[in-house]
Amino acid sequence: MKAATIRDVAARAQVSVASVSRVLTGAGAVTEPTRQRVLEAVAALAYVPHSGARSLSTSRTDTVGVVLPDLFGEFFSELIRGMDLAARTHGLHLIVSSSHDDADEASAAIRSMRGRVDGMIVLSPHLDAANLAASLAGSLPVLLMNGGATDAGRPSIVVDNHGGAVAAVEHLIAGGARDIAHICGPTGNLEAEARMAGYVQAMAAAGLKARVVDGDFSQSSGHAAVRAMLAEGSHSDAIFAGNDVMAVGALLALQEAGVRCPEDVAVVGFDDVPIAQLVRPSLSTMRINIAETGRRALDRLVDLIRAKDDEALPADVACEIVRPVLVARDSSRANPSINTQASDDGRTAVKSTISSGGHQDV
Amino acid sequence: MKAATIRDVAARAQVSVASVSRVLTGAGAVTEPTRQRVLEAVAALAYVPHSGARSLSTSRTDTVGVVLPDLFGEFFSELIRGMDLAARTHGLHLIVSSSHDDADEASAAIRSMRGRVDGMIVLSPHLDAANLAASLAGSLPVLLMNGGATDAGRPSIVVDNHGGAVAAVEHLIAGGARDIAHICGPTGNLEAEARMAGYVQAMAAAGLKARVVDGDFSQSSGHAAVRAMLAEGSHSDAIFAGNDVMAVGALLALQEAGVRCPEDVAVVGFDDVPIAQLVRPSLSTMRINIAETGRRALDRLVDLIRAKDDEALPADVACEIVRPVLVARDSSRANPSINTQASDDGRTAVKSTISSGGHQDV
DNA sequence: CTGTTAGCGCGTTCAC
DNA sequence: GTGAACGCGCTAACAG
Repeated sequence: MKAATIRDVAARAQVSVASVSRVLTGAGAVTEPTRQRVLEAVAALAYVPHSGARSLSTSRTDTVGVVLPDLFGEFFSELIRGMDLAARTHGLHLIVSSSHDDADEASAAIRSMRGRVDGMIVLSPHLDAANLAASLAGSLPVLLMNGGATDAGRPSIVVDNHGGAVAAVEHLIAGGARDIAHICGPTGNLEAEARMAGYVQAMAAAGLKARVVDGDFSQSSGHAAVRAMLAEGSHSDAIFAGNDVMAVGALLALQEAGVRCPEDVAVVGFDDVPIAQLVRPSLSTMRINIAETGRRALDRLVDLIRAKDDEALPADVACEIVRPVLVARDSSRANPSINTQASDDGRTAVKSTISSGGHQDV
Repeated sequence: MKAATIRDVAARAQVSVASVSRVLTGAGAVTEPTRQRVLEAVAALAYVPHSGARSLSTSRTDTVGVVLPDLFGEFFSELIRGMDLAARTHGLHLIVSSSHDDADEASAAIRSMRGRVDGMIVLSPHLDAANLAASLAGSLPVLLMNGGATDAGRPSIVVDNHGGAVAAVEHLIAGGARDIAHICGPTGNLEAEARMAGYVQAMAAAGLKARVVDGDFSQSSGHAAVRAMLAEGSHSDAIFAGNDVMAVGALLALQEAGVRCPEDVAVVGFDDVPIAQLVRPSLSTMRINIAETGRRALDRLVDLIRAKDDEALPADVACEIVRPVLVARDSSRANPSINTQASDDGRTAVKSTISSGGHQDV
């Protein structure tokens, strides 16, 4: 028993396929009686339009693709959540494609999307926009979020990683820290490199000596980095981690070693993933409103798709910059309450900081 | 400048479209010279097959759909991660559709997938399988993960929520707890109801009085539930939360109130989301290997699709049951180390517990 | 207002 | 081995 097609419906309703199409799409006038007969037949046959076929003739798929390097951790899931929310309001489907570590895989993924999506959002922290453009199929609208340099002339959204890193370091310095170590992200990752560069610059500007420990954005690497530092007899009084996940790993390693945070070592992360406010001490970080950024990315993509359709409206090729906002929590607080368990002094301060960012804590 | 079609390639290579197709799909023999000419033309025109059109003639989309109620929190993102991993190994695309709170929305989402996917995985904790089946388009292979009763005759994977809840309560009782409260999930959610039922039954079996506090699976609801309990002068010595997210909220509320965990109140959650081992005290919970479950779901769906194609192989309509495993961490440990910060006594015990579950901690 | 017909881009029989 | 023709399911012109 195969699924009914539009012809089956037409036959049963004693009308032409065109009329069925008109009733279903809403376009074109149809007389009430025929309309009723069509709807009746549709119900009787449990007919559902074949969106694939429809796409072929309208050349619109009502689907957008999202290619991203990974799906692990809260960052990407939050991003996708924001995109999904926006997609729903536009009546679009979302097709995700992840785990593309290298350029070739990403290219293949992008190519395989042709004829399947109306546009795509590409996150590829390993590639620069130029390389990526080469592998793009046809003139499909694409919004880049590759964290590279502000690549002029190509629609994109990038996070100000450099500026965020500088702000994080300055915050630690303001809190009294002098020997600030940085746990960096994976080599080759543009976001990680920009954050490290910001750290190095801010340290130099303050006349402090930079110290970078390797990491790869994973929690275990943050944990390992701190253990290595401690084993070497580190005297650091602060740590700026390349992302929150590593910062959490660092926090745990400090706890295990009996090092107090923030009294002995202050810690600041990057991203403000949901966990950040749940760990103890709560994690100070550079907030990126992740879900909101995802929503914004999808909205812009929709505009690009419209621009392509209408020809009239110009495509918005701007490189939008998301500026992270410092969220000072307990892990970098100068005078944390003695007993964080029983007090919510910290929380009050956190709330004010956060509400300024238009977000609600806990 | 429009994208090239198979005809453009054929023209440039001086061959028929059929030959181009043969070269690209690999099916059918082609002489080497023509083969070269085709590949050359493909490269010259940067031709990429239109997967939408291909789908229409092969009636395979190489895409599977996942409809789920929400995308918030770590549970669903972990699940999707597992599915995405499996999808990649099968060369399939994943199209996600979320935020379907009620039956109608879910049905619409399911319907809109016809002609777009080869099969789908449906998570709909608000619907029973029977209702859902009604809204299914044609005979599309569907794997259910709706948490309902083991609905015979329909391929599905369900978590043994009832059994898990019983095990959680028994664990708390074994630890000395007698007045165990339960923070339940949203009404109408089948998973939540099964967990509550398990709790009630286990309490009754032990001759203890059950006490249920409302929650909705959100962290804030867990937080609010504990605050309410405390305000009423609760004497509970343990809390079994309907999921980890609420358990974390509960943990924070206890801390804020100066109530020690697990000394004064032990807490056990459900799911074992990644955060569970990051909070302090680390959260005891009923582990579901989420990503693995997602992978398994996709693998089974692939089998169903194959079975539909081959006619020969029978469809596996079994209702697979995932049994949660108790992971005892600090939040329910009878004799936690006095200073969790400086010691890793706890971690040792945790590790052993977890490794028995075939997983690695931290 | 309605029915007929021509594509959308591709895979795939069939004859050659 | 190769090419011409048909069909996948639907929308959109075009006649009637």
